[in-house]
Amino acid sequence: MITAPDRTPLTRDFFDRPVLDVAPDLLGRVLVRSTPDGPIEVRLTEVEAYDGPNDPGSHAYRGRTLRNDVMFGPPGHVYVYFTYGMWHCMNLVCGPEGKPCAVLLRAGEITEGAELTRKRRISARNDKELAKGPARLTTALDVDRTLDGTDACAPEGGPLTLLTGTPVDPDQVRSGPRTGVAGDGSVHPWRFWIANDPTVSPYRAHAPRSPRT
DNA sequence: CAGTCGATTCACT
DNA sequence: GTGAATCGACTGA
Repeated sequence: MITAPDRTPLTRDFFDRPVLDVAPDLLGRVLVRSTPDGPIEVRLTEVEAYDGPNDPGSHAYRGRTLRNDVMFGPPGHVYVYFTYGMWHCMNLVCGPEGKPCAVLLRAGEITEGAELTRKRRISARNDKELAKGPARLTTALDVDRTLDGTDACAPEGGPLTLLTGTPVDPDQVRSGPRTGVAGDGSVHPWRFWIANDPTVSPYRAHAPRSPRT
């Protein structure tokens, strides 16, 4: 017996908790992205926690800047950043206002609007790859810096809404080192994913760029 | 103000 | 498995 996902938006209080509590609790939740062409929905299968001021891997480790400003604001809002000269990644701000914690959305299963995402994800060889990776997820959902600061607790119909969805049984949650994080940041097992889910991205250690000539 | 590099992805061998 | 793509933000002088 399959229960339909709960379409109630998550509340501010959901995000106003320690980031390591929120991160695994986000698995199985459904993010709705409203676009002019129609809604796109993704069921989250992989996330990573970034623990603000205490975390060398976090963008907020060295304090507040123009880029990471949203992380210092109220929970439940979206922090979007641009990286590698061509990609965007999106986070959900957690914890009390002023404490810059966030959860990176790393991968998910497109459950609605797949035909819309395929136009942007040309290189995807199958639907499992549509949102298999943090920049693939934002590409599929057409998310960029213009959505930085968007409230994900807003009612469905706005640009972004995070629905209650179907929470994952704790037995099905796995954790391990974060992907692509340099130095001391990689020691923490703060990456969380759903066991055996085919849309979870492969682990990769941090790789320094090759020297330019 | 110039140098460095990234919470990545893709094409190619 | 390896290397290129590509540019804005951050760092340190």
